[in-house]
Amino acid sequence: MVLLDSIRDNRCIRCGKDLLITDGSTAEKFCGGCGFVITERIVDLGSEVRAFSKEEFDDKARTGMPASLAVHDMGLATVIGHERTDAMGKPLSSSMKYTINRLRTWDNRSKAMDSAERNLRQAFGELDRLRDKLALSDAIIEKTAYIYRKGIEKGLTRGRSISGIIAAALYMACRESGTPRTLNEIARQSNIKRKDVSRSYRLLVEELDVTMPVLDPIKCMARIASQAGLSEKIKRVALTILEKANSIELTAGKDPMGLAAAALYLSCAMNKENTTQKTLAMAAGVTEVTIRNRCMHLKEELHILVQSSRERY
DNA sequence: TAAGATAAGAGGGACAT
DNA sequence: ATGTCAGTCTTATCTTA
Repeated sequence: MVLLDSIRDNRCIRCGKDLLITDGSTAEKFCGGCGFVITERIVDLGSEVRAFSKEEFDDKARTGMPASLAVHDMGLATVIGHERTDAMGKPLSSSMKYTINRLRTWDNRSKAMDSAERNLRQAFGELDRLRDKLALSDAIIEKTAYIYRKGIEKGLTRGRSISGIIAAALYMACRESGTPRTLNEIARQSNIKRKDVSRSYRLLVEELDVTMPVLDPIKCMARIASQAGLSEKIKRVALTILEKANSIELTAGKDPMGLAAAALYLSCAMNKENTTQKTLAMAAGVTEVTIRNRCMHLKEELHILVQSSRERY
């Protein structure tokens, strides 16, 4: 606890002066007297309070960046920032600037020294970009990073593009966690051809020896409905259609997005809600023809009668 | 203008060779 | 390993109400 005590008193554990300063951009504490750096993460190794329940622990736990799988060195390295001032806020002399720049260069080089590290750096940079574009949760990102590291272990990245594998790993993470993202979306946002992402995905599935669950049409339905701005009532009816279809195994082998869009379309028709196939097709990322085909099947198999805009079932 | 019909083609899984 | 086949989905175009 000597470390915590010293930090609480702002006292440096090396020179003993009470000159500890917190760097705003990196959240590191360091001594203004001797320059000794105490990282937040050392402090974070233990919680200084006792907690007796999960909720209480969450409440009292210190905040701060956890060691993340999605950072090439798991976030454990000190970085040399780009500030133009020294620890006390004074501007650096030009010779000092030069020295700092050299240090920063070597710091970066040592961090990305071997190719595996460089590979991860690039991959997770790409992943970070995709996270924003596709509005994904941190859990998905972590999962993707995990899958990607597994892929590297198996040597699957050799001869393949990093962004291709990262996109495939991302798709895997989405499938696994039931997050409705289509191969098309991921391919488009990562500027990789759908075909290539798909190939890498199948490779990963095979080599890592996992079985991927099929995307749940009901989750897809919820996403499409919110995107197309449909009411709860429409969703409820569509849900019953999907459940019926599922119970007679009509859903096997069908694109869940197309299926969900078709169920929503039928639901709209039954409730005399004005929605075009085009709107739903756009929201679901499938074509109108697919919706029509699924609709036909659903109508036949579930005996949904359609007579001039008045339907019942 | 929305919806239905039809046809050609891509990509992948199952299966046989 | 390679080829074939049935089934799915997409793209494109035309017709219908």
